[in-house]
Amino acid sequence: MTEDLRPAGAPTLEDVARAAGVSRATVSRVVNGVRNVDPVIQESVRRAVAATGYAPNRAARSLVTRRTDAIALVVSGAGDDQDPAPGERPVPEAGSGRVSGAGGARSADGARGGDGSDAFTAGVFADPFFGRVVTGVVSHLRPRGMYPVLMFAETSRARAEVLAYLRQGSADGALVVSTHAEDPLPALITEAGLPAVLYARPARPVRISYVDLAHRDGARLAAGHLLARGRRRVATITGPLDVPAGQERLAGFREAMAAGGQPYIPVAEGRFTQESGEAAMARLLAEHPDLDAVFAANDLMAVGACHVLREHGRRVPEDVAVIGFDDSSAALSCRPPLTTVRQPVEEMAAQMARLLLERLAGADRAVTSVIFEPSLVVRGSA
Amino acid sequence: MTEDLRPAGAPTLEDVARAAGVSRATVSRVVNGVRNVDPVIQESVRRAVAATGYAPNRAARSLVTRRTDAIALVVSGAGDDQDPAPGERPVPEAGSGRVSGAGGARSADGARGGDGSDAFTAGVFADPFFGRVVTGVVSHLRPRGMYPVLMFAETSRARAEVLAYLRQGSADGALVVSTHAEDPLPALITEAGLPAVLYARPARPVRISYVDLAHRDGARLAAGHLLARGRRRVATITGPLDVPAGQERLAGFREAMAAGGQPYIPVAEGRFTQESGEAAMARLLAEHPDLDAVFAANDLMAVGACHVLREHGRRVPEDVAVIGFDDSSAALSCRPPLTTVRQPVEEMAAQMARLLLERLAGADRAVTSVIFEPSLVVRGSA
DNA sequence: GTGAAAGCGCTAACAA
DNA sequence: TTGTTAGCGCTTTCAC
Repeated sequence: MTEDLRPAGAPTLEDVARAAGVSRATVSRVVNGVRNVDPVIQESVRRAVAATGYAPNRAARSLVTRRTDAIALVVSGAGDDQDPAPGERPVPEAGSGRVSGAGGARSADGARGGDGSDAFTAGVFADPFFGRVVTGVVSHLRPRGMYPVLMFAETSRARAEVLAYLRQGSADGALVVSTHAEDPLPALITEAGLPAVLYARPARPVRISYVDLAHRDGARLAAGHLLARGRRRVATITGPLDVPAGQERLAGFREAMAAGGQPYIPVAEGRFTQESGEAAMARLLAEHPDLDAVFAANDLMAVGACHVLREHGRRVPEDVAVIGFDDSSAALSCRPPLTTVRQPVEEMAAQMARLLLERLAGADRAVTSVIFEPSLVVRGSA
Repeated sequence: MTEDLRPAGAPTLEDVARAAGVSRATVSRVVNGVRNVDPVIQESVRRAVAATGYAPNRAARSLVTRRTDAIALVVSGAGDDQDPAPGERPVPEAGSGRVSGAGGARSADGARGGDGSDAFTAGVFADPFFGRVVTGVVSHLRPRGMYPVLMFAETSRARAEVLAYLRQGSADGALVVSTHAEDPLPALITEAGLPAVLYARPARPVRISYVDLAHRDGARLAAGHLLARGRRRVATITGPLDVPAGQERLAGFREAMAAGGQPYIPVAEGRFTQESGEAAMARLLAEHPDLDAVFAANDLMAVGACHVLREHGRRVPEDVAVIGFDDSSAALSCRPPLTTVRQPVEEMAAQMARLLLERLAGADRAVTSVIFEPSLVVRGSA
């Protein structure tokens, strides 16, 4: 099917040079778009490239340029090797399945094998948030011919692998999204002097660039809306209180409600999952059956709250108003659609990529942070 | 913070060799775990590696081994450059946001710029399916020290970039998930002689390995369950009928229902999105207000159907039973939780990775397909 | 069991 | 403007 009549594998610069009757250097210049090349020669080189089907070898190029055009996109946790971090059902290795066709799959499975940490990976994508991060990162990287390498760092071994990957020059830098307060990765990366940008300010101070949201402002927006709608018995379902996003959304909400004359707000802590939102809502309802509004620190929990509210015979928004946070796809697929505080995740992720590329381009090692403003999106739930 | 007292950048094999008092070859052998090395020397080399903080340069290694240990994970569509493929709201490039800290973000945005195709990327991750594919792929790759590079190929330009990426040896092979019937990528990859494995059989025959599900069997499972529950006025919401998965789920369902004495089944076509499921359900309800069961060709559409059913005053499952397909996270987050046909996506994706690695390892160029069996997961909706 | 030496394919000085 | 040349850091025969 393919023609393998050439010396050994793919055509090289040398082959193209010979075909075009010029030197390797000239071909290299043309291929890399360097000026100072005679248009006529340029044309003949281009023809030779097309004729030979030449594609520059990335490894050879990387070896000399010291750039890979790959960026590691890492989702990190805080797990230890003994405790592979929280998560859900582990993913079984493949092996069942009927086989047909020439060949046939062997069920043999060598290698180190799943260390149960697939649960982390599965949990990560259960949240629509990460898909948005990927989208944003890709939107900035792709027009520049760069691609993200997906990595997960939830155990100390996985962290070591990410670090090694970067130190080997397998990627030019890292974009990291941390899911836990105690995540040691940002500090490790900084200590190693590797270029990286974080999504969200680290729970404990680290000299590293990041993009983040003005969480307090967002929570204030939610409070203001509830107050304006005349809700007076409002409660809140918070995110995990050991991470800044969880803390600040609560703080901002409390501040604004207090300013609106409501100093006491019932609180139930969640973990940003729908399930935890359901549990929190149930607790809140048990203790405050008369509440007329709930602010959940993210959409997933707000969806869970809606479910529980309905099961308890409350209508949303007539009996209880619900506001979420993020404006993720979950907000739109909910019935009624969620009124929510929008976090422009895609733009933030794109900005994160931009900060990293700027750092890679310039000698500028300054630590930068960019904070985005949230906005209120009013839909049916409040 | 970092020590840059060494010759020029990172330590090389040469540095380690000098420190250990041996040759580069020996260090290489130790690093790569080749036998035939004196245990004593091995130990001293290891010490030197630790002392120097050596990390093998991936580009240099790739140049000689012709392997990168990177796998392209590509989600492809069927779009043209004029028509950037279907999708939702495009993602704006970053640029808003308040800046603080040393440095400061410039809003300048060079490069080719978003060609509007970010909508495709966004749409892809709106479906929980892709997160599961990533999870499965990673579960097989990671224990082997390999990582997926995320790529999207929804326009002819993007396809050309994926092809170039592979031909440059930037990745050892590709795992492709196609979202459209007319997707030309599988054929292009095959013609180029590049190693790849598909998720799902291509709509038009291509000599390429793939993993797939026995869709008909799954649909039969759903039909059998509905029949056994005494439902007699059942309808179905299909997937897009130009792709095998859409066609076969419908065919299997019809066959089984016909065998159960119900040759006529109302049908409404959807596009595997919640929104299309809602629209389809509304149509079905308008034409057949007395239906007592619906089989949706995936969970997202089943969720949409539940919403519409409820809005029309039907109780699920009392008045209308609903069965989904996939057993994705959407099935669990729905109220009531969805009875659904399980597609073991994670295992299938892991198997896809395995097939590719086997192909890369062996000289075996056989085309293989592995078909997985679905199973019924009974929950509250039917 | 270990070392010497020859490249892998490319870019970037430096000459011409 | 173009060509010559020297590596980038590593693996891998091939002698010893």
